[in-house]
Amino acid sequence: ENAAIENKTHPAKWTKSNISTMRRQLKSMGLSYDWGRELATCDPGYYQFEQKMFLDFLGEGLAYRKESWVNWDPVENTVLANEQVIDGKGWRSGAEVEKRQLSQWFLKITAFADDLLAELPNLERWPEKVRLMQENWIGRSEGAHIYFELIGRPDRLEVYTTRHDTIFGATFCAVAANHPLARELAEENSELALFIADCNRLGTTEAAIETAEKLGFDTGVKARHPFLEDTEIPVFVANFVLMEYGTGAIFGCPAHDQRDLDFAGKYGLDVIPVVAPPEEGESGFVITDEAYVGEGIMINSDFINGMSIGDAKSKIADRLEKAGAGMRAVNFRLRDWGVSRQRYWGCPIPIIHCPDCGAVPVSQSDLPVTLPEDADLECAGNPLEHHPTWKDVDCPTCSKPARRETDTFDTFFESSWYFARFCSPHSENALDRSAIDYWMPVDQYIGGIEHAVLHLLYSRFFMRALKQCGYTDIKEPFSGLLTQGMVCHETYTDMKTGEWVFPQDLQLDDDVLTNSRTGNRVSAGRSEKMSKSKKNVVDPEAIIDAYGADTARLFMLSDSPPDRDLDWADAGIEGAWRYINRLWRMVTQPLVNFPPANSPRPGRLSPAAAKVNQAIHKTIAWVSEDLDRFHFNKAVARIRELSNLLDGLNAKDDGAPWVGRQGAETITRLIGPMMPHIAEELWRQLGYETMLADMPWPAIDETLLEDENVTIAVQVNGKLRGTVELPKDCDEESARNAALALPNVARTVGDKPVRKVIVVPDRIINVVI
RNA sequence: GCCCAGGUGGCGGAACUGGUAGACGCGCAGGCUUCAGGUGUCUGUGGGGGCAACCCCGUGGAAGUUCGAGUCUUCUCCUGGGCACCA
Repeated sequence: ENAAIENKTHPAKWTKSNISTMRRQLKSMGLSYDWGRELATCDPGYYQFEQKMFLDFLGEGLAYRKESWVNWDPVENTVLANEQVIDGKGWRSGAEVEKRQLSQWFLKITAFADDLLAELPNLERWPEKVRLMQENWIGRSEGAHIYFELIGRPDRLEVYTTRHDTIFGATFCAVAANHPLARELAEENSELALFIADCNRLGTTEAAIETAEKLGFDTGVKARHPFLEDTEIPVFVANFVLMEYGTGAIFGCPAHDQRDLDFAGKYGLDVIPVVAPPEEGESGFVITDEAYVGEGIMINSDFINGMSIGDAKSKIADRLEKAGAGMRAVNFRLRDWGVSRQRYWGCPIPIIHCPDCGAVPVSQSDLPVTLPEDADLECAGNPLEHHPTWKDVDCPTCSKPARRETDTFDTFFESSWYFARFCSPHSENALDRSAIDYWMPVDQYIGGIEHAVLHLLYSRFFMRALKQCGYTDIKEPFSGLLTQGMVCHETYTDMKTGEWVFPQDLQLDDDVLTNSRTGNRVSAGRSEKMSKSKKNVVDPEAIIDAYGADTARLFMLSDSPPDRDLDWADAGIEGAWRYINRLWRMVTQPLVNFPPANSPRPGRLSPAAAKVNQAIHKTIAWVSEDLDRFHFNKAVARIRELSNLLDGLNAKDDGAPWVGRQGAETITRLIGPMMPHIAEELWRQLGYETMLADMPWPAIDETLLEDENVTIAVQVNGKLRGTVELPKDCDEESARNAALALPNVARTVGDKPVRKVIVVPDRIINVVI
């Protein structure tokens, strides 16, 4: 939407033209997509199903409405995304951003928190790091709710903690700035109201909150310690307590939490150690400026003194539950997913707000609710809200004048099920059961690591929600996941104007880089993720025009493993180009004259030819394994090694022509998936009429994979002193003798006594002196 | 601030479960081919020393475990991704 405005066009037009460009580029790379299944999520034919899904979620209690905070730009009168808030100011207006509460729609991802966590270990073909990130994001913790009586007030303060064992070290309580207690007290305390307003000026991001200076405000209210009748502790409002986590209130134990300790130092609160390190004994343990967070035994803690932390936790929980002063509780860091966006370019939320009936779902017969094409995108605020007629409708229940919901869905909504729609892209239903059963889950999903949590977790939630609504029986969308890196390129700056320069506009004369448009000198900067804003992009079509799709494909596959960032450098392209030319010569002008296609293996192969033949089969084995593991760069390296070896074939050797043909055919077949166009051409040149793509993967002669001899490294005190060639599975005694007989080993050992010799069969021999 | 990765020659990267660090490619240097340039081809290429055989040092830094550490452990520095409205 923002890009369309910037380019003075309609988002629909902008989107469609981008899709066309990308489709053309993908096709020119020769990527084998099934274009018959193409879909666009901005098409009403796609998003109509989302409106139905949302209403189904609503019926299942998986969607609900609540107040939540947004960044508000008071000058532009719009909600700002987090990335549009720069140093607390609106990115365009520069105005100080405020926080506002809006009533918004939420999807209940927390209903599946346990299951989303429990299924992670079963996602065996997901990277461990992604599963870890999701586990931490869901953040399940076991703790307790503790109810603190408030002195002179009828209500009590409910706190969530995972460290109830440290309750005797509690010296303060703190509530979030938007905790009901804080708000109530602020009504009669203008200073507190100011403090709360200050807290609300902090951004909505966790990073902003966590890095801000920790501040508190003493409300004057006291809480009674649940086990110590005479102990009253102060209640603060603090900017680091999150309303969204737990109960929005904590108790602070400065001795055993660093943040609490810093807070206590700042506000002159007591520090009572209640866990002593095992070696410290029961007395004399003091906390200075570092909180003790390790294991230990309880001290200063009444009836739990001497216990371990674990025992203390369960004892405290028992006593709390018995006294009605608290209970065991499981808490999640995961929060429900807010899907309302105050933007035009998205799927309209199918709800009608009636002054009498409240939020009423749009009737099934009135779906889909489509976007008006004539909204004014440059107006201040939400374009749908400002549209003259679109929002005016009658209430489906009472028929009185009512107003459409003018928010649209977060576009993560679209990306949470598109993969399932690919199974039956033309079906009249959102998901065709038989197609889903056949195709889903996705065997191999690919996406950037930046999606590790949000998109991938939303999709996992969405499938579960759809399952609950009867759409499918599948709850995990992706059985295999590969997280790919980003494509990077050097950046260039015009040294006079300071502007970014496109690589295509560079000119290089005598090692001096200039901008061919301005003639100014250009400085080259570090390689960064390709982005239009920094202009460090290369046009794939220009590469394809100059070198062909196969060269571009080979380069991308061979330079970096797919899960790492790829640094795009023109020099690498040249290397790939040279290899393609070399392959072509290898087949069309072979060094040894190939026998005709399908010639039988000659009866005798010279030792040299036999060795190459063995290498062919080893290469097939390695490449097969590398491809299975997505180690494309290694697969390319293996194939190149085989090419180098084939160049060494001597035409006079027995069987060399036959082996040469085997090698050329094998390379052609192995490289086929990477460079399909030239591989087909080479296949034809090799004398075959059928398509290579229809050939089975080359077979391996297993008997050729094993070597008779192995080269074993010989070390003296862990330092390499030579190698010995030994028969495979050679006995330790002969290996030891062979090693000690090496002149270099004998010299290094000299007349020192050999203390021991470590022999790892077929691997290494280490002589220890 | 928190969570997750990564750090290996001039560069991209290899090194499966601890066992010959630097495969393969780029770049660079020199030779051959050519009228010349390019292409092609051969040789060399982690740093230092030595005529050589060889020796010393080397995987961000520090310490540790081990016969042996790029790989394991602890601490630390730097870079990247995410932190719920960029998607």
